[in-house]
Amino acid sequence: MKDIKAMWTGRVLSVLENMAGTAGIDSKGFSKSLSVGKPPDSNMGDLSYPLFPFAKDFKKAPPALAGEIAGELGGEEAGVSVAGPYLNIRIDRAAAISRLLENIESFGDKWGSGDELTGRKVMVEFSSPNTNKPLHLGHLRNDILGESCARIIASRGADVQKVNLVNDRGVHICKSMLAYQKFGNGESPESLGVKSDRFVGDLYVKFSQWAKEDKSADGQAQTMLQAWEAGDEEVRKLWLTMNNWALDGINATYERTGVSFDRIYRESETYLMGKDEVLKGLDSGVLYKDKDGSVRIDMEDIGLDTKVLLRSDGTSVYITQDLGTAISRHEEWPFDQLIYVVGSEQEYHFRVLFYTLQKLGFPWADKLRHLSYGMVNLPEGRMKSREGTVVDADDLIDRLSSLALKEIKEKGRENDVDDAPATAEKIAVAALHYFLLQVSPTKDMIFNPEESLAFNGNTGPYLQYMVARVSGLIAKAPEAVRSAAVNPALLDRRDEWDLTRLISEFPELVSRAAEKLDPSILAAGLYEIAREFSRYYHDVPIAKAENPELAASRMALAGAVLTTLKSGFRLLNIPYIESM
RNA sequence: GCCCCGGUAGCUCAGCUGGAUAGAGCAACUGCCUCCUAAGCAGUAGGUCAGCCGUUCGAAUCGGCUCCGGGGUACCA
Repeated sequence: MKDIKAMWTGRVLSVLENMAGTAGIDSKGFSKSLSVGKPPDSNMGDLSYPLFPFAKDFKKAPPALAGEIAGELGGEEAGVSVAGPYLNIRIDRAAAISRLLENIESFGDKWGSGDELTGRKVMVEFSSPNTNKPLHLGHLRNDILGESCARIIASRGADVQKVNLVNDRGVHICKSMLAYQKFGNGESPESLGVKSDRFVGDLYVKFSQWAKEDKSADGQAQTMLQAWEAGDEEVRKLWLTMNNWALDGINATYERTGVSFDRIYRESETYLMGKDEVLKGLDSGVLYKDKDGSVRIDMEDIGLDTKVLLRSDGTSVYITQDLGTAISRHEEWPFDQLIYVVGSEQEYHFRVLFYTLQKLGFPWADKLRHLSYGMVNLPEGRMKSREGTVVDADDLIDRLSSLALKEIKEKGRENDVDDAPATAEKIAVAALHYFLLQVSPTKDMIFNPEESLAFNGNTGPYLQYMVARVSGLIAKAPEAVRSAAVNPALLDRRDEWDLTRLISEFPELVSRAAEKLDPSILAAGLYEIAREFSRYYHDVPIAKAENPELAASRMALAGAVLTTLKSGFRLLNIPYIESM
């Protein structure tokens, strides 16, 4: 599709330039002014060239220009038509359909992939949970964005490493530990039958309640942190136990949602990194020691204030560690890009981090990128852990899953699906992921619990439903249709052409999503294909077409739809189900 | 105060490298299951694209100002 577009643009441009030549008009800026669009309706053609920009040069009205160019290009017979000031091109459809079917055949599952990122090493950091509580809705957005971007980039050829920096140390971790010592009664997740990360999270909540009554609580947590840093055996032992509880639970949630990592970093192992680098920067004069004793960077160059990189007591702050980990990651695996999937509230942090690395003389500092995404809010406003409005990840998926199961039963489809509970779970994950990916990453979004539980309309389950229908269609195709020859020329309906176009453009869509790190582009594209197919499926007999040849040809198109949707599902981490 | 992001239908969101009547879904109303899965399809209704000014043949899209909302501006992460 892309090459056809380029070919036509070239032809239109050269006609314009020739016309300018004979009229003695300067055509230098022409290639810049010539833009390609799409007519509002595919009946009008497939490419459109507005001619307004050339009216002044030629001293002719755009429609007249369009007429002249159309004549030069061969007119209606060549697929060139004039609609007012627009020159519309209708491309050779039978040939395009034919080529699409061949392409789909040869790409198979890899339809949508490409190679413009081949040879690039890209590290994607996302999730970054704390080991004092279970994952919540905010993490789910982060996880699916990271996972999906990683898959999209990989499909365009990049060598991708997904990494997770687990925040497993600090005062907040000590708080749940302290609560366990005080109120845990020696219980365990097993003894209470509670998911292990929830068990730890409940203790964290317990601490907060206790701290409200007892002013010494925070001090005690601080003391425990010191003991932890000093390597106190007992504290370390408890820490290990509770961290494992938290991580086991968190991993179970990752497994549920299909999120995975190639490498896990733990802050307990990295939190001392970076200090040396800061001291080196101090020696070289890039950084300075403030009169209060802290080591700082001055960011006046970029219109920012100063930032502390080492406390006056010589200890590290969060950013010190980030400096260190970035440096060691680049040493271990010299990436061409490192993408941090982190909420927009940390934009300032990353500006400082990137600037500091650049000042410290690391030439790869410009390869760092913060994929900043908006917050997930509730209709009533921000989620607040203190008010208990934080939406727990497992709870949410549980609710979605049981609703989906109810739906399967109500529709009497229990016997048609493989395994009803498993199918329900896949529907739940699809609903969730699609809901979160639909919105542009940069934007804040509102999570309305009721609406998000819907399975109708523009939702993940709708997409799954279309896939299930095509799967069924193909699985049930009679032998006569299977063995009949495919003839692309028979696919001459307008809806067939519209589908062809959408499917043909899919690889370009993936490419754009990769470039912009925006899976919502893909989500929108998949919905469009599903909707177009749904209409087609409703209006046109496919397997039951009037003759086997036509049926086979339509089946081939349906197969192309299936391949495309399945491929898109993988990229968006939406589970595929054959029957629902 | 300063910096960043947003303001499009009642609600949730697309569209924003300027181009032909601004699109979906939900909610409302109306039709369609002897016909490949009705988690579907079709239709009706719903919009000063926050406001003003500017650039342009042409602005939801670009620029400026104003208003409203969110985030940030820690020796927290």
